[in-house]
Amino acid sequence: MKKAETELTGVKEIARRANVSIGTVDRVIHNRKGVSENTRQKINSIIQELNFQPNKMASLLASRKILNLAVLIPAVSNETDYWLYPLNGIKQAAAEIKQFGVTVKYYFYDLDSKASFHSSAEELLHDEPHGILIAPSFVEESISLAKKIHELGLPLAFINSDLPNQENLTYIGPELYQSGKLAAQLISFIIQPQDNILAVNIATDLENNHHLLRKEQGFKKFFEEAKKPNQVISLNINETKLAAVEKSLLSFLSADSGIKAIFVTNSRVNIIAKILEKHNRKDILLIGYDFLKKNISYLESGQITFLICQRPKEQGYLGILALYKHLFKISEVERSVYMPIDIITKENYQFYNG
Amino acid sequence: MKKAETELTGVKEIARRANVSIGTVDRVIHNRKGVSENTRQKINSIIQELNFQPNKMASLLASRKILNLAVLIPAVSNETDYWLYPLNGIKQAAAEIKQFGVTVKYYFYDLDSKASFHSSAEELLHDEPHGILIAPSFVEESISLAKKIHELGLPLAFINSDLPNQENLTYIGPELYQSGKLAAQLISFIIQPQDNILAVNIATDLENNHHLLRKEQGFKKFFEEAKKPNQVISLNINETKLAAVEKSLLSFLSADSGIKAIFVTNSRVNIIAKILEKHNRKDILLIGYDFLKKNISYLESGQITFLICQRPKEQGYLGILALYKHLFKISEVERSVYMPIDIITKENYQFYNG
DNA sequence: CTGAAAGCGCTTACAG
DNA sequence: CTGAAAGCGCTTACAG
Repeated sequence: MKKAETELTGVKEIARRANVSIGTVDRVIHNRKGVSENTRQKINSIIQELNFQPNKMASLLASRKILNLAVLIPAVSNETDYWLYPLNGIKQAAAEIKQFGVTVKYYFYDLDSKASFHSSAEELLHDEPHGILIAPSFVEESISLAKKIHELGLPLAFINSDLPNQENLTYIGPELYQSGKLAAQLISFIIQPQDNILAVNIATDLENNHHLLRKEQGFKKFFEEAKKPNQVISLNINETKLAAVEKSLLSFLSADSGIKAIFVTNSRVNIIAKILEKHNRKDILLIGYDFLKKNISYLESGQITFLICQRPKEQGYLGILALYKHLFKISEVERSVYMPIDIITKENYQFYNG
Repeated sequence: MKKAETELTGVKEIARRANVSIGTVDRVIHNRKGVSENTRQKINSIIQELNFQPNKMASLLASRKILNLAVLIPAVSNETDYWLYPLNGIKQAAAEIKQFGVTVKYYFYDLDSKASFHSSAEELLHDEPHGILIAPSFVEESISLAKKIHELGLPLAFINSDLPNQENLTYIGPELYQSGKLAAQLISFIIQPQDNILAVNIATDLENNHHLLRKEQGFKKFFEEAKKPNQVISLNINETKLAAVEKSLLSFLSADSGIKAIFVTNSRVNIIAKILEKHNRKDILLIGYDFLKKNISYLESGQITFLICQRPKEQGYLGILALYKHLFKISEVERSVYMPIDIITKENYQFYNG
């Protein structure tokens, strides 16, 4: 590596040309007041002429800014390791921007407890971060939090699921409707015209899980548009215990149900897989969501054929970077970033990394 | 953003504790000689104790290092816009590390001309870059270049295709064999036991395209392992003009060929799509590679069902970052990074970004 | 083998 | 409204 040539650039050169001190140049660069319109214009035109870009490193070093980001996401639980992936993406981003004086603090909540969301949110606000990343699983509580954050004038990034009409900086996550259509397309490749299909929502609190319904809508839309003769039957199961799910599912497993494919609208597809395995129903095509260890093992055994996955790791990574870019004014941030919809099978999961 | 607390850290604090000057501390940090074993040990133990991490920004700023990277890849041509994606990934990485004094210079070559590869390579070497990224399309020529680069002691990253037994820093690209297996799996979901399958290699110079054969091997292996009854017929077409390809293909389009699926081992799948469209053969399942505009339009029309794609943009992005991380000693670089194998259909291509 | 000083390209008080 | 000086946390010659 060679040395940079000592070019005549930077604040010094601007100051020299404008016949002012570098302090005044700095004031103009940052639009600080206390500069006469005259010298401001002179300096600005020199900046234009030189196509001057301030050296970010020098600027950061001199200003010694410290930026604290806060992350509010579900804890990795026994039931699901899904949140491990966004967390890993967040950690990767945090490691990369640590050198710029950015810290990231984590606040976890329990997906079964609105109270835990609330108390973590309180703690977060108390710590007065400069930017906030949230996975807004509980709609009401998240809207209330988003409003407080907006009042404080802080940038807010949503990942994984979006909230309508909020003043957030950005949303990074899936477009649900289209992923449902994709699931339908995959099933339609494989099943026969006379086969029936079951679309299953498994959630204790479907109210707070209307994103599942969006997927189901897309799913049904595909069959409608493609004018497929198959019948799509919906089933809502508001319990997540295996025995309860099995009980709900049982009548659809009889021979005369004609069900030859099951679409599970979330990552709980492994519960259905377990039940099908128990009943030795390898003939039913099973498709669901998310790159969880449990789901992968059923992909390997063939009980699950497709998993749809929307890069949870990348969501976390991009969410943090969006806050960083916004706060350091590095670049504009897009209002919505929709993740690619990945299809995972037995033959490509080895190379997927969340 | 608040100011960092004035902590007692950094070279100054180390110097103070060790009772030496910061110059000596710097010598120890960078393993420069000219320090007595005694003080070296003392300083090192203080570094350990303080868990000292040098401030990268200050270090970069003070040393004024300039790093020039060189990129040797195929030019975007009329025939294929594939190389636009790696180029975009490279540009994105270049933009991100520009602030650290890294420049990236591009040398393009024509995929139909070994001479153009040679002359671009000469030009590249003449410019004496500090690190080099290559898409080694021509095997012999690339090996020769890789050897020269190794003699110069410069780090070399390969993207898109690998060369065996070279002293390169890293390879970032697809694992070909497995993508062939995935293609076979997708086909096997859809076709019937009595159907035949055609595996087509289209390349003027198959010698230099043995990566196509790796995909074909994986493809055949799947049917073998899965004990599928389908017959897989291989066809090598060493011309790329439509008329020539059509002529080669024609006998396989007859009704008694029983061909119900065609696997094209590279991005030229759009040529086959055009021919099938002309002969009105919507009944033949077509699958091939790469997110090209031409291919996408056949995905839309339904003439192509699946495209397999291995994140060309990310390959370029990661390739540049690998060189940067290596040269700035930011982190270790993995010898081989295999891309996820993405499946693109009519229902998810909208959200794919290369 | 070691130290003292100058400097990287900015920002930040402080003084006028 | 403007300037001069000190400093961010390092690296780089130079002197001894």
